[in-house]
Amino acid sequence: MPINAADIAQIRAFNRFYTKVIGLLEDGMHNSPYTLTEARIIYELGRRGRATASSIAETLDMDRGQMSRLVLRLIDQGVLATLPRIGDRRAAPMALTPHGDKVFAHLNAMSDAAAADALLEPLDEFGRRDLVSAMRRIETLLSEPDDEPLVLRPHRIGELGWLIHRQGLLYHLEQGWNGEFETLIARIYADFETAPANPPKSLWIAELGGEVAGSIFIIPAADEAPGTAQLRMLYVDPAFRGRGIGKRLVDEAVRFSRASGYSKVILWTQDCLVSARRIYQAAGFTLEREERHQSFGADLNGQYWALTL
Amino acid sequence: MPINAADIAQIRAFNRFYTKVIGLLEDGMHNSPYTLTEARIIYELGRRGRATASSIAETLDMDRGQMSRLVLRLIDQGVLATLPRIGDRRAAPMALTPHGDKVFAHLNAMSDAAAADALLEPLDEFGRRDLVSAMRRIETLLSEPDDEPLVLRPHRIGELGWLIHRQGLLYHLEQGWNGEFETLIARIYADFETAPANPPKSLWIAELGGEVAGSIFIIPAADEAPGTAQLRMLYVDPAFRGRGIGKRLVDEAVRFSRASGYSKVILWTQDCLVSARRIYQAAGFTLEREERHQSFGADLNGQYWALTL
DNA sequence: TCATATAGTTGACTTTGACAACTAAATGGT
DNA sequence: ACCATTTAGTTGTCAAAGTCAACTATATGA
Repeated sequence: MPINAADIAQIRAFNRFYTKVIGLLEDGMHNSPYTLTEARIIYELGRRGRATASSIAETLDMDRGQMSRLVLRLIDQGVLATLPRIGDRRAAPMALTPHGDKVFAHLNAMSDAAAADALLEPLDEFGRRDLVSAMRRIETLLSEPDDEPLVLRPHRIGELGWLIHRQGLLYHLEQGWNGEFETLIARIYADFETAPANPPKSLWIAELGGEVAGSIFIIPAADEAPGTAQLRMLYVDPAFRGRGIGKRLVDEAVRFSRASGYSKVILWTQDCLVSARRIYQAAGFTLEREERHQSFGADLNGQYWALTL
Repeated sequence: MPINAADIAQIRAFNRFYTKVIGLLEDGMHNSPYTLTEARIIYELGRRGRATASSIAETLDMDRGQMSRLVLRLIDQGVLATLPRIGDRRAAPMALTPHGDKVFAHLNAMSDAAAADALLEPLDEFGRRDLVSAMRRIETLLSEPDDEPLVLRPHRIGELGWLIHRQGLLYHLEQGWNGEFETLIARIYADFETAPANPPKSLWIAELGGEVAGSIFIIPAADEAPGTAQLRMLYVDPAFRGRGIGKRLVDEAVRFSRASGYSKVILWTQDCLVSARRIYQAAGFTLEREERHQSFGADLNGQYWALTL
């Protein structure tokens, strides 16, 4: 995909900006008796409990030779000690000494205070949330997926708007749909909220590492026989695809429908949404009928799926 | 305001993470004949056109002595030259030589390519937007307001959802309102979208530095005499407050109403929204009546304001 | 006018970082 | 079982970066 020059400019501007931020925070460490690199080693070892010199050198992007000398100095200073070489006798596991633990705690407290004072303190609650979530998003986007647990939970205030925003934009970029879709789903989510509590309804947010990774809801189907539930608004954030989140959401929605006494679950989707269709198929839904229609500025083929419980 | 330990942990995790990202990008510079620090000086001077050594030393957080020596080296290498000292004869302005310009262009291209390859290339369009906007948000939150121009423009796809999300969350955090408010404004924005084009309606997004800084809309008032416009959903993002954005939005909305032939503008607000009230007053609105009501989980005092055009 | 601040220079020194050569131990394919 | 290869760690050497202080020349402001 072609790369946008403005995006590069923004990224490089951010890199320059954040280089200064990091420098600012590191300056705060300069009144400790340890150099910055020593402090980083102490911090990394403290975090891990025990580790080999080379594994720390790797995460800190350091030369192994340099690490070797610094480790010797820290041993001399009584901050850390090597443990007996068990198993692989090339590798010398290290750990902080009790004194090292104290140093670690102190450095940690200093770093925490520096980050809090310089970054969080000037912001109000809204700004703090924004800052933290923007950082989380960057980490999510740029790092390999880790194996944090997926949590399904009810939605919180502001998240319906978030879902409208994300899906409006996503289907615009991926499918070329226009603003009618965003308007439609704004109503759909509002209608979900104001629907009565009975027959049962439920909406799930899939949360991963503090971010909204997906969502789905179940609502009693309108214009259908009683006992029919409708599954709506299955959504998986592009940054979290390929991790079975869609399947988890659909499974949970079906489980809820069954447990709530529904005898059937129906849903409406478009045939261009391929990965969603696969999930529905895998969950046991069958295609009942199709219908061409013009919506969201596109020619679509609507599909009606159903699952008898 | 008390500082959340989880926020600090997230910020420090991001700092560690991004330190590695920056290191990765800088590694790419190592096959140029210039050292990293030299490259940074060349880049900074190239960006500015001309600058004194100390001003560059300041932005790059360098020692002035070190800068002095590096400048000498770069002069020897024919990359930059000092200009005649005019005005303040202590300060020696510098600029890149023609050869320096070439070096600058080359370093720039290398950095651009490194940023593009390492960060943008692996992402899809959605991820790239996310990354860039998260970076922009962090810069906005952590740096002093600059004087970029405020742009009022129509909304783009996804931005209604964004406004619902932001306002739902904002008024929850600041006023304690519950999810009913978010649901209500989801409908209000959807109704705006589906309202006919006549009588005239209009929605403005206030954009600042590529971010949504605020919004407002004008729609024909329901249940009022023809010729009456309703001003709704004035919103200024907390990160952009105190810069006259609310005033700009209201002024533009009033200007539009007048130009569209409306004879009156009305609006509904709550007395707890103090800064909004000040803006309405300044724009010439007068308070017509107040009415206590229970909404959004709070006891509110609704105010009806009007402006005859 | 005189104390103070600023731009730039120079010297002395420490820390960091890069690279290569080396030992000892582990690994993996034949 | 053997041997080439890889890995963990050490040591030597050197260049680059960063720190600190002293110094000159000029500018600024009470």
